[in-house]
Amino acid sequence: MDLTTAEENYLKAIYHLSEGGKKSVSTNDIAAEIQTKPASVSDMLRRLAEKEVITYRKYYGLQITESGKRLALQTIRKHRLWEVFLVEKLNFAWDEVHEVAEQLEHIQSPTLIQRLDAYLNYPKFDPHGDPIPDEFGDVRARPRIALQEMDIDQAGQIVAVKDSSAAFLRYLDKVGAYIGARIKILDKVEFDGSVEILVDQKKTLFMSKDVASNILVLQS
Amino acid sequence: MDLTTAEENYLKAIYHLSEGGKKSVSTNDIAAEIQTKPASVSDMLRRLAEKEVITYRKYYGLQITESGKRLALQTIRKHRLWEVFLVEKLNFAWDEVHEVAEQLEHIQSPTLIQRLDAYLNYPKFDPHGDPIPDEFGDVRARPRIALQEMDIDQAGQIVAVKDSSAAFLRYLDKVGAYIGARIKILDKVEFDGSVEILVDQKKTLFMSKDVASNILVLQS
DNA sequence: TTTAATTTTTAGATGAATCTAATTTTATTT
DNA sequence: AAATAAAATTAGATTCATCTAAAAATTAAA
Repeated sequence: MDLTTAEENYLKAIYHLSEGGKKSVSTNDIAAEIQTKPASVSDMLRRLAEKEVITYRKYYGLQITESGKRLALQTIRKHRLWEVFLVEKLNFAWDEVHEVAEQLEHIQSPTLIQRLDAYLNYPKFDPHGDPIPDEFGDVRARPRIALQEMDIDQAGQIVAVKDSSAAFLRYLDKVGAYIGARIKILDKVEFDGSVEILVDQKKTLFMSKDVASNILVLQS
Repeated sequence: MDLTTAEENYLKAIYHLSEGGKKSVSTNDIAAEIQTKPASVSDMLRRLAEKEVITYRKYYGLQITESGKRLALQTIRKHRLWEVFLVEKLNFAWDEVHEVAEQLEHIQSPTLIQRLDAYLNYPKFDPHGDPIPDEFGDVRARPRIALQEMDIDQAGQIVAVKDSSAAFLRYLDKVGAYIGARIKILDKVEFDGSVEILVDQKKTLFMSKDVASNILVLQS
């Protein structure tokens, strides 16, 4: 089953937003992610549900289906392979590649991607350190580490929590340490095991040992 | 001024059809070239005329403008550079590249094309022997030779005629030696200077010396 | 628990790009 | 030159993707 370019973009955004175990994704989130109006999103969600790449209940959000996940991963695979190509072969800087890869990812040709992959020597990570799914959609899992165990100056992305109680999640949300946030360890206090981290390159945050040991980070 | 993908495709088709000095291009020709209906072509011609990449008089055909030519050549440049990439770097066979290049040619990024060009070492011809326009739209002219002067086994493409009388053109059309046809010299008769050629890899044709010396071929 | 605020969806329009069917214009024959 | 054939255009629909403005549903607050 084939998706249009717009559908691929929505599905990719949905996949990214629902990464890290978020139960459901909001219309507004999607609109913000792909720079469009909520009304357009509602419309597209109906179409995506018809194609069965998401399940969708009006006013209650959506979930990506298995087949949707597979398709999203294919697009992500293409995007990241092209990024490797642009950086390694065409000497683009790692922060100049996004826009172009955003276009290249929609080229339809399985052969092309296979051969590009081979040409690049089957890279496992893109220039930003994000993993490249293989042709079956499998991603090489990188070990996730408790935030509390990271060393000073190490960076990563919050991908999960051990304790997923409502109270804990509410706390995380409040301080801005949401799932998906990019963080960096600024300091660690030996005495009580608390840590100081930088969130999204702008906000510093203190965290007790208890909290920090409940947050799982994908190192980059 | 920016063209949509569809507009680029139409303009490229028009450019190709009006190559070789054909005064004007018909709606039906364009429809056949890009596999669509004449009604859709009429519609698009109006839009292209609005954007001033062609001049267009209803029922009387169109002519591509200078700015149209420039844009068409940019698209052709991109198409042919990608073909070189696919064949030389990704090991595609020369007859497998068209479809994919047809998609890649619409990627918008001047930087990308500049760097691709450099990476491929500024090739002057694509895998089919067609010249690659430079970034200003200039094409390295290859000498055109009279068909009658070619040697056995040489191949090329009919690009022009010396005598463009209606009678002569009608004759060419009748035997299938149209402008744009790919030909190859199969045999030459010393006695009267006549030649036997293969047209489009399927049809053999005999030609008198008089005819052959009026046909100009771009060798490949 | 009403009221207010926010989020989400629908209704109605618009612009590309396409199609079929009908009409108009040009070209060709008799 | 009138009749016929061929080519080109318009009219009217359709699909995709988007928008604004209005309505409906859900969530938060007084």
